Amino acid sequence: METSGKGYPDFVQAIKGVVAKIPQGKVATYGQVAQYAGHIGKAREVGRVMSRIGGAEDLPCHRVVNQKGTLAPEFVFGGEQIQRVLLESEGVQFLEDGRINMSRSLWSEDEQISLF
DNA sequence: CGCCTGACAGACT
DNA sequence: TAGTCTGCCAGGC
Repeated sequence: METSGKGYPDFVQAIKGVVAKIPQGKVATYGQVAQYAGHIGKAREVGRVMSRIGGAEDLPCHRVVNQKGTLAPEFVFGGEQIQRVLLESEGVQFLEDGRINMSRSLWSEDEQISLF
């Protein structure tokens, strides 16, 4: 294997590429992003990359949520309420539970090709 | 160099 | 339906 760490940087770039192409009104889970990035099973690493950029990049991290339809604690990017406002502003539907309507707003890579 | 933590996910009870 | 445990992988101490 490559003595130098070449795989991880590529992994990070792949994730940023996937997240960056999530359309408005849609959300994707960490597992999906990891899968589309070509690294299935690394959902945690996706979240780790997000926390590392902290929104410094052009990545719509508020569109990346977990399978529960919720997002990380407020200290992540400014507050869970911020996420809701941003997503609702983009057309994402929310449930009374304060969670995202996954079945409705969950993004698919194929969808951004066929629809829209 | 080893242990613990973590923006997660999926399966089991 | 909800709560609990394990698996994965990298970073921090």
